[in-house]
Amino acid sequence: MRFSKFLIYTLREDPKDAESISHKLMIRAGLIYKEESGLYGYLPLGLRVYNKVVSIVREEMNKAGAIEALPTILTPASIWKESGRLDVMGKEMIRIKDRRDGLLVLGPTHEEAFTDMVRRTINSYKQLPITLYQIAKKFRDEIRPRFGVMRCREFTMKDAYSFDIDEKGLDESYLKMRQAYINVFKRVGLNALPVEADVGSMGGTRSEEFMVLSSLGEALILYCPKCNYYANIERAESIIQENTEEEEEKPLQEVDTPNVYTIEDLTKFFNTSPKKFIKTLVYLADNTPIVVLIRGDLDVNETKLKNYLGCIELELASNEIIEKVTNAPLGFAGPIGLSNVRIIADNSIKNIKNGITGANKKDKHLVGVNIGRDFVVEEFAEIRSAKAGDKCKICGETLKETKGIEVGHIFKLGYKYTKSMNVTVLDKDGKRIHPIMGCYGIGIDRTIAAIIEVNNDENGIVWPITVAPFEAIVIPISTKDPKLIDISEEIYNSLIKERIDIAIDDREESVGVKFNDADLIGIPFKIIVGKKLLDEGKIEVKRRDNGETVTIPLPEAKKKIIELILEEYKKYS
RNA sequence: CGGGGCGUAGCUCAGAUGGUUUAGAGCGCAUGCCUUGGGAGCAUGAGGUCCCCGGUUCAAGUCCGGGCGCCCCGACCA
Repeated sequence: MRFSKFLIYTLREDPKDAESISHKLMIRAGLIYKEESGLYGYLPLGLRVYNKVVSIVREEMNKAGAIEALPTILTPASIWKESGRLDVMGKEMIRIKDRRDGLLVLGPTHEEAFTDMVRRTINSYKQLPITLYQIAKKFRDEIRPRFGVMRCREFTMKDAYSFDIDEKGLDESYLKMRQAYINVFKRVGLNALPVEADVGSMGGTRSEEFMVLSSLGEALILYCPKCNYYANIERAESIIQENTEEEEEKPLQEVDTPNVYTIEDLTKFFNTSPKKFIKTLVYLADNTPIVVLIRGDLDVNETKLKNYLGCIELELASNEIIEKVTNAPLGFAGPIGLSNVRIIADNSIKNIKNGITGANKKDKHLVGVNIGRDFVVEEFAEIRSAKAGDKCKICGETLKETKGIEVGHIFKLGYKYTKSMNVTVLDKDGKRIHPIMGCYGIGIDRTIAAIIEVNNDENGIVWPITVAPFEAIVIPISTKDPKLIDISEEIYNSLIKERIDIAIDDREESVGVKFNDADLIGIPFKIIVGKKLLDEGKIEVKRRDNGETVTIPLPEAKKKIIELILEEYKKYS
């Protein structure tokens, strides 16, 4: 590609409305432009990267035996009604009325669409297992789009859906996809770790997110440095120190605690450990108040609680509702004497002896509280957040935390969609069975942003060669010297013939501009044709990643450049 | 939806207490000359509904009211 004929739009300064490194660099290098908040278009240069990522994903999907299809992006509301997600997905889903007042949905994800495709075309167990996929646009009206292409309202996703006749089949399909994902991320130069994740509104039994560790990540991850347990905080489990003290049960007693109600203040006031407290929280689960009990030093994991309750909306109750439920202002709630409300206790309070809790009266707490004797808990559940410093549930090592960018997500979905949408095939015995599903997504745009986020320096992007917009660029030092131009053109043309993805910067610009643009854009190799070296019959190749330079005699140039490029590819295979 | 910041040329920004009538700079863009080993130099030129609407005033980019948009933090989110 000739730069003089291409669309190169580079900026010297950071755009003012970009904060993250990848966002700034994508704009500055002229990969994308912003149409509106959360809506980005790809410029020709960015599209080259995009297409390379897409190709790699497609190759690995095909290699894993998945079959590409293309359902409609505009989907009828009816299929969402069938699955029950028309309401669950809420405002995130972009809805459109057509001229006949029919409701259509711009697909935010495609479980329903693919399930419908399979329902229309697959009737026999002999056609299973099958994994279908597409690489297409998704639409989500995000509350807050951010970091450029990282979280936006229109984006490209590769989404795949597996259909199997039984769970064993699903396990195999899942593992195949999992391996394909590992391959994809390796090839695009990302170190993406599979991390145990919550299944969220997708439903299902097992799920893993592929996370690129980065401070920009929106997900908090707990991990064990010893046994490599990685889990999203929403899902992570851990071992905490239990209350083991053997104590005689003391009598229940009310204590004045004027204006003391945070756990921190209470700990000081009573001069004891936060582990002695039974924290009482009031939540609204789909608008019904519930009470949650948890040990004073721990936090409720709202994802776990939501999953346990099976509710759609969960939020902390307002002060008015707390007062209504507990008859006491915020900070003095306790389990004793509560009636007409569902109480769920985290397992952490089981062994608290002579605990302390609110008295459901202003400025009063109760001490000597004992479960069973003073109040009864009917529901115990594991709804506590694991946190850094807890012990690993597998090996006992201390857990640490880090942040990650979610670039892929794989789920064992189960029967949620095939049952709700009534998909059946006949099995060997002529009996109708529901296939079992898995689903698997890779965010293409987010993958690109993540690659930049971890591969950049003060001069710009440093692409892995597998996804770079060009593998190499020829830069003639002068735009006037006919000899330099001729040699540059010759090298350029000869490499095109060898199917190298090469560019030539034939713009009327100073070399400084060309070097800086090539660096900003992140092209792995610069082939520099300069006067002095050319007089000795040599050219120069400079690496983008570490700046190393090799000089090559002209007759060997083509062969040597191809070698360098092929060698580079090996790092990502 | 709460908190904070911002909105002037394609980009990044300057324009105090309203007042040189033609609103500026750097970069970019166009033309010419000159130059080419890390964002060169000189000259000339094009380019603006100062986010929008309303108000105050003899006079508003500047003050007041309302709205819209963008970014960040939080809440939220396959």
